[in-house]
Amino acid sequence: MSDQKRLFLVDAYALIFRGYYAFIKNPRINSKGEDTSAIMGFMNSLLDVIKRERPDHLAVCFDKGGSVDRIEMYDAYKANRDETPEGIKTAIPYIYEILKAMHIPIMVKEGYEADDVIGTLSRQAEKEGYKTYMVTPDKDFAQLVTKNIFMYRPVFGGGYETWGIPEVQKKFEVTEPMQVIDFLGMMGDSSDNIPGLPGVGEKTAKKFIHQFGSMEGLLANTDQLKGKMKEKVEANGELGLLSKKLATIMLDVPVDFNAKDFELDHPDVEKVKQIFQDLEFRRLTDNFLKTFSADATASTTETSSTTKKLASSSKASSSSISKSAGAGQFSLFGTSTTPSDQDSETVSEFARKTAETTSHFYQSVASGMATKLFVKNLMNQTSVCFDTETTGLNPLTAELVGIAFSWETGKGFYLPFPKNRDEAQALVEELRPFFENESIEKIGQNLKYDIKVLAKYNITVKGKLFDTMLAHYLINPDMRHNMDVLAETYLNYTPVSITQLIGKKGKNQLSMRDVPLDKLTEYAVEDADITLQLKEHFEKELQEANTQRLFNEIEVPLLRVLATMELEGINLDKDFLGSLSEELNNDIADLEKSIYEAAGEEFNIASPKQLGVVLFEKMKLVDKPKKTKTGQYSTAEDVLSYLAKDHKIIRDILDYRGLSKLKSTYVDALPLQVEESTGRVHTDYMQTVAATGRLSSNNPNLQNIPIRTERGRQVRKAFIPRNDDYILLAADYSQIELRIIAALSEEKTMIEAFRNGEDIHASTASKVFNVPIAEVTREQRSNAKTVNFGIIYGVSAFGLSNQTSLTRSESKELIDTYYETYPKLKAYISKQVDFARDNGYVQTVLGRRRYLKDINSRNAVVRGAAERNAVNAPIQGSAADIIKIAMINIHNKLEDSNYKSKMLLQVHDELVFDVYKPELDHLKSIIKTEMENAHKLSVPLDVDLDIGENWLEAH
DNA sequence: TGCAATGCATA
DNA sequence: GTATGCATTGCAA
Repeated sequence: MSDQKRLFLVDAYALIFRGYYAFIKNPRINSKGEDTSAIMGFMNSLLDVIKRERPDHLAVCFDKGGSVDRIEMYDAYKANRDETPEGIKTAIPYIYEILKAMHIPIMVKEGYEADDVIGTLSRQAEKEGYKTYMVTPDKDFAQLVTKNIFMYRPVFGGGYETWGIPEVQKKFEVTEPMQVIDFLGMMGDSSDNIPGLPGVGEKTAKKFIHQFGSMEGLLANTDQLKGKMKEKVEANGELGLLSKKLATIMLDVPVDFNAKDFELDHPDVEKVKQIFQDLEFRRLTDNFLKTFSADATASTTETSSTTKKLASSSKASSSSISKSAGAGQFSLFGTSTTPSDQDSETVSEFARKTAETTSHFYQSVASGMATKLFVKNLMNQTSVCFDTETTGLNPLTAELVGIAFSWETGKGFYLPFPKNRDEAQALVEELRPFFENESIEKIGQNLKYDIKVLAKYNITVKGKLFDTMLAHYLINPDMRHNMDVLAETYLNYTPVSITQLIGKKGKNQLSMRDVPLDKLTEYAVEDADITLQLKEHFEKELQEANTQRLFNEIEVPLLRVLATMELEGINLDKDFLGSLSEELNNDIADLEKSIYEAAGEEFNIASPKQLGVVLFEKMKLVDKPKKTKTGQYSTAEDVLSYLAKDHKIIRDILDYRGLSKLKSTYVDALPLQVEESTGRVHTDYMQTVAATGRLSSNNPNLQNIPIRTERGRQVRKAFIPRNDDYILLAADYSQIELRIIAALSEEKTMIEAFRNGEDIHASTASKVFNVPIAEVTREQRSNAKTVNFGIIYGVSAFGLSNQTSLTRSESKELIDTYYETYPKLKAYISKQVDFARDNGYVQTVLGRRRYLKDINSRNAVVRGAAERNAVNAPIQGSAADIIKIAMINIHNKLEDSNYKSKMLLQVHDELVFDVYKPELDHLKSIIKTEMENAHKLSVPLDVDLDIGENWLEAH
């Protein structure tokens, strides 16, 4: 820290509002019925800042009477603000009083907002050589940042971030913090009712700032804009300038920075204590005393002893829980809760069952002897349901808060975990014999998550597994599989929702850690109890649908494989993506210019609507432009690429589109997804969302990394081996879906082509167009390829003509010829549809079912969709089955022989590995063998292997 | 802040 | 025509 004096200016209302809404779900009401949420929230923030930063100068700034100047400029200014909540109004006098008692100066000026006061003071302080920190979450303040003035922003989940010039430059993509005003003026601010330019959002505003530097620059150069956007901006120039003025924080408020007044001195401890006591703040009093006692000069013997007393009494109360339980074997356990313990709520007679209406016996387990006895009991079971409660959703960073267990309907135990990592690890160790026991079955809902969490505590979950989410996925893949829905559907029971415990997601959400033990016990054990009950249910259903094998031999083993892959992650070359981002920025700007020139006007290239009009009406690039369902001109990638060779503008547009998408979705987004603790990217494979049986990938989605375009595939270069001893290996199935349909339909002609290793699309073309395979033209092959894919998707002449340059009747003819060439394919398709009509479902080679409720619909459109599903689902699903088998077998071989090489990614028909170079030959052979022999079909499966220093090279 | 619509990346 | 996930915009609360 430099010896420069530091001034902290607190934006009072911003923190008060923030504090108030943090408790909105659970308002703090004291015994006098006063809502103290706002005071509590504000004081917590203030003490937090003092504790962390120990400022030498501090003031708190308030608004008073609204901004006279701004209202004069624009009478709607802040007009859509709701009336200040009652809980905040009543809080203000208290906060003033507390601040006075704390000897903290309060700065207000009638007719000015806190922003202006803070702006003015910070500039004055800067002249006197101070470093100023503006304590506020409000982004508007970024305009005030200089090399001596910073924003000190509370962030979600606790903590603060400091924004200096570099942070502001990065956040707003500006060169000067002052440009934040232009940025806000352009995009507007709905909470302050700053109108902004219509149609301009965050992204467009950033683009404009980049291009024109300021609002004035934009308005002076509207000739460089395009279409609708141009019209809108030109028509709203006045509004833009007004918005900018409204967004500008004033620097000439009549207030004076008098350093001496702002010095942080010792509070009147007694007085503050008295106020807090009146408000019934206990923890806050404690916090306050600690904050000021840690400051050596401020502490007195009295305050420090009080602190100690408070601390020890709270500890005693939390450990006393263990004594209160009933008789018998549970006497050592913690509190138990039964319906009679709960505050009863009125429940409608017809409502679903809940914990309050159902008899249950849920207990928390105390530490020490109780835990030892509990584990002993646990080890005597043959089948146990468990559910981990953690501090977050990311298993790589989440800490265990507790684990719930149940092995008997209506009964269960909750084992709370200490916050201290070593102590938590010690408790985990007590449970190790259970988790690593091969003969105790483990039941859970979404076990992949629990397994990953436990893996971070060095625990491998062994033994048979039953995952209710996976079970239900096989029972009905089209439904959703979250536990609440399952409980309501199958058990007619409504569990305690997570939001009842920790609030809605968002800034105000509590951590599991903050939930009182009794509540958490109810919640967590209930989940385990319900999951156990669901298992009983689903076991039968799996049997009835004949999918136990699919369940036990594929989905469940795969869950461990996926957990391993996700924990492993993949190495990402951030620097490479950084430089790619800069290149893209330049190129996008160049392309824009060139497109506008060619078009003779400016328009929004990103809007397909405007683009269609420019290309097909103004420039008339095509005689008969293709239209989309909605009647727009189609500007889809394939339509445009067809025109690309004749028109530079098309090439530029395609590049522009690709580049913008590339930058925002991949190049800029991926580096942010790198996990700090591992330095790698860990995707999450969803095993139960794709109705066909495929996996899906998210956070980030690594199954849609570009490959088709030259620029796009550069992104793949960023995926690299873990280090120089490793190399990436990609293994992909060649034409697996076509091979499957050939095999299932027993279409000899097609099977032969595959057996002979022919290029299947060329082979199809040669037969359909009746030419020797060597003479097939590019266009013929391309059309044949389209039909081949069309068959997989459930083809129609209409769809085909949309995909190709063929007319509807030409398409029909092509399809007819195709079916003549491959008669059994046609028979197979009819057979699938018939099967679905008779049975209500279709299935894959391994019996994975998909139910098609609309297959007999009277609505032809709806029915048609179901029929296409009847054809496609078994094909896509069988391919998914096969690669899943391969993954399990490969994984097992890698583990059994302790290979250093790891499987990293799955992209539907491709697997990516990080191969330890000395193991390369072994790996190649294992991977190829396992993939090609995962499942026997009458058509050989063919796998291509490639290696490289990055994912692109390995292709 | 959350949602739908639109568009686009993959297999 | 199948199956996904995600970024952006603009509207509804």
